[in-house]
Amino acid sequence: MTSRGDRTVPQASIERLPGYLQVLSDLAARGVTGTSSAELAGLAGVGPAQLRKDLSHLGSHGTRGVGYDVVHLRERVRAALGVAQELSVAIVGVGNLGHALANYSGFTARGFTVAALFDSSPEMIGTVVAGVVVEDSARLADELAGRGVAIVVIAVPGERAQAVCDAVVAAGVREVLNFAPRVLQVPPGVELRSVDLGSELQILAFHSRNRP
Amino acid sequence: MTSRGDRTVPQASIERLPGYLQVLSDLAARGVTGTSSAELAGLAGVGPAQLRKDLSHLGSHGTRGVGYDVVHLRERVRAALGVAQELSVAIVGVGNLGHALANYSGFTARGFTVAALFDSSPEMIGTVVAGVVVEDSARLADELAGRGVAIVVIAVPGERAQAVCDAVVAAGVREVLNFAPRVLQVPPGVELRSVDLGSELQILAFHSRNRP
DNA sequence: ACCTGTGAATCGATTCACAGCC
DNA sequence: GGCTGTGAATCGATTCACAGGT
Repeated sequence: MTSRGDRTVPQASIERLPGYLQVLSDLAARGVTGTSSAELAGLAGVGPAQLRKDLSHLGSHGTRGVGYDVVHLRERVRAALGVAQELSVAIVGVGNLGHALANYSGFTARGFTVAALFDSSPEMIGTVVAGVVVEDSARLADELAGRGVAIVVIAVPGERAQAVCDAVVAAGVREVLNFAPRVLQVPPGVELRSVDLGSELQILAFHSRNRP
Repeated sequence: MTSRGDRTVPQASIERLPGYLQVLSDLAARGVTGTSSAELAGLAGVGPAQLRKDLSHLGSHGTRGVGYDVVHLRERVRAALGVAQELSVAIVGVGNLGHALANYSGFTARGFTVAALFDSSPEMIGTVVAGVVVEDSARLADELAGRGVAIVVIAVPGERAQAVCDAVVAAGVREVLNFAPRVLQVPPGVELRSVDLGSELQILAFHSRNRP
């Protein structure tokens, strides 16, 4: 569920890069220095040809007849994903889910900084969550620009999601990750991804029902 | 990130059905009785032709020259997704995220019952979360079968995810939703979907970096 | 001898455009 | 006249298979 963005690297490849980065980091942590498309593909759960084709979009970083250098390749994938420089993220909605997301460790571990939290309920505003003071959602526009936020995560109830999304886009943010169970509309040029627990379960339910 | 399942309805279509169900429920709630592929497509953020093709996989449920009956179509999509009968879900890992998931309202609202919670930390076991007693993860195998769990949600730290997944699959569960930041391996015939916050952010970071 | 990088072939999914029906 | 349902055409992504380099 993605609005069109650039090209040169196909969208389908981009979506697999984080998985490759993960297994590369894992190999590096275990002290493995060299690997092959077959090994990487096995760990990432894809075919070797697909992995090579995906990596070829980032340039030629292996050695024919030998394989890939784990650390070098990891840096290339990291750079391609834009995770080399730190990016600031804001979370709107500090309920159950927003709270959990703010405290999510793998978050900072992967180069993202929680730069701002927003909520609209008076008893939430001003409290400190994950070391950040919760701001009033009404002040979204002012704060986002000031803190250099590149990505906004929406974790508000469905009814408010579109309004929050509109405000965020109006404030100039062009990358939005939505956890509210709604289909959101964004203008062209804004990249929207949606994660909905209910949808995921329904997709699994479909397969559960249609068994051979 | 899906292992191959059945056919007749293409995977890509299946993944859009929850979105259609959502906008249909929304229309129904607003008292709208009839609609068209153009309207539905607009609300769901896809093209009209794509929507008609997707729905055609479920059979012919519109009226030529007129459009679709909202309530009838909603029931057809619900039935196709297998959400007509209630399904039981278990959540393994009651940390920040597991906690939030257990309390997620849209959960029961969409025909899923939280039938069991598991955790391995002694101070968590025995506590009540979202009205359910947290069991010891060691007793996974016994409890899953007994409670008729169809879908398991994994919300444990990355290091433990594969072990939990193996245990769950060994217990006969064939639908797994993974929130841990790891690529998991499952045997053929098991449907695995993975949602990773870090990966989603990295994909957005890619687009952020590669702007025209 | 071996493994990468990649054009060519295949496969599947999206879009077009119109026949069929109300 | 208008909108669905669908074959045909297009587009993109995956897989094959081998040439290129170590």
